[in-house]
Amino acid sequence: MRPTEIPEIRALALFRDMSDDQFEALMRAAYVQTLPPGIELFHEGDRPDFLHVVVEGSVELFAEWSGHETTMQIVQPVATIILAATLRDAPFLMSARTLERSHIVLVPSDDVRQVFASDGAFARAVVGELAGCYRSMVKAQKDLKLRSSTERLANWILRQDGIADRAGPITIDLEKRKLASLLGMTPENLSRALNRLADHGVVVEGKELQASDLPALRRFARPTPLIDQHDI
Amino acid sequence: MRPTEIPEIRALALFRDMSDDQFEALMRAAYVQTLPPGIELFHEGDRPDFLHVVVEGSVELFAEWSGHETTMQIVQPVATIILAATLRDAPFLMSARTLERSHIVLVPSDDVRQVFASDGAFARAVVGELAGCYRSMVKAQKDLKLRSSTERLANWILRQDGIADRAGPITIDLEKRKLASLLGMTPENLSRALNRLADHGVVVEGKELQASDLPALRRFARPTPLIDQHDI
DNA sequence: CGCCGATTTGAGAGCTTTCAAACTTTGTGG
DNA sequence: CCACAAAGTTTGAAAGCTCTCAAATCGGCG
Repeated sequence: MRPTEIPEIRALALFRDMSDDQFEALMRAAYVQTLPPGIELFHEGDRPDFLHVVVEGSVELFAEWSGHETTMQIVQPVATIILAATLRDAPFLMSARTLERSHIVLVPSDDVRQVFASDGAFARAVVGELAGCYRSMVKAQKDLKLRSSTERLANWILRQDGIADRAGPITIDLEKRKLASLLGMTPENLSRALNRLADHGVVVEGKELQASDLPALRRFARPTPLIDQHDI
Repeated sequence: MRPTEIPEIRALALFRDMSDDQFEALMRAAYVQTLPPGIELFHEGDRPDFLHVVVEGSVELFAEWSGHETTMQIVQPVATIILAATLRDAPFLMSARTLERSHIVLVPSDDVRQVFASDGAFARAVVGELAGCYRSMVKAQKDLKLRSSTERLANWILRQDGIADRAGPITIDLEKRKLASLLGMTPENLSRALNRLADHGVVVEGKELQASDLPALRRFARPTPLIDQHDI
């Protein structure tokens, strides 16, 4: 475990309020893996031996059924993954693979559960984290069930613009095929959906994308905090 | 608060392991509402003043956007709803309405958060509950993104059969339009999907439904524990 | 420069929704 | 208890959306 990552992890909401002793206990057996892109960290159905913390790079959570595969979430630093499975000691419902060169901290599951059982502050922090994960998943499901694919794309673009209301160009920093899968459509359909959004001022050039008429895009996308705001 | 409901609530995994004192503190200001069908308990965007526990009847969680409405979940006794929003003191992401005459226990949110902060056993139980809610939502999303509507219906039928492998008739104990919305399709499409499943041995008569050839239905539905088993 | 994979475009098929109408069920009031 | 009204369900037809397959184009890496 390199000492440089420790403060980053300590600063996570999940670990911020626990005692130094308990944090030490968690980190004692933890270690960092540096992985190239495309490496599978675990596969759905596996048992959680470690809690994974993405410190650098990015990780795709995906699921498979009957020959199909779909991207469920892209995890970016600094965040934990599969906390729910670790705590329940239940099999993973999703698989994970690196999308780029990544640093992953592995904390033995047994240690997590033990500290969880003895440190109230940690247990409460875990609740905050889990509640957030749950609510994100509810929002994603509303997005899927209530919107057409083009509407999902339009709202995704508006979310990328972030808190700032600027109309500056944004970069699609993942493969379009992954974005398509994340949004619940095929790559071909994403390409067509981007063309349809041209009517609402969206200009695409490769991975560069610009919403030149934000009000028009908003009129089409009808974003709502109850789906699109990720910090509530 | 009628004393008859208290043991039922106490028996919930969520409240089972907490101290008597803390449980008393929670129940002191709690009260029961008996409601006819179709009553809205709260609406998305509202703030959680109470943790709701469904003691009898059933409650639909649904969401709206841009004139559409979709059923997210049907909650049946005995279970809590919107625990995540209560703990985070964040606005509801879903609305709730009774589907039949129901008894709902209302526990003031402040009390829940206060006990949560001081009772470690309760905090840990909450984590177990939330992790389960999160995993249910992941399964629902996999179901939506990886399966066609007919496949979702077939797997829903298999789940209704439950643990027993009997091929006996089952009753669709909710309106078909609600079932359609829950499965992410229109009522018309549900009707057609049921007809398509006739090829796999499904016989429908009104609300009565029988899978006369379970192996055939399973071959078509391809159920997997990582989507369809709700207790892992 | 050339290869390989990703993206785009086109055509067609398949699935889902919408709209309309007929039919069934449910619940209410006479 | 029946009749009627209201709501839910089913069926049909047509339109719209999405996916699949195939081919062409674009882009990055060795």
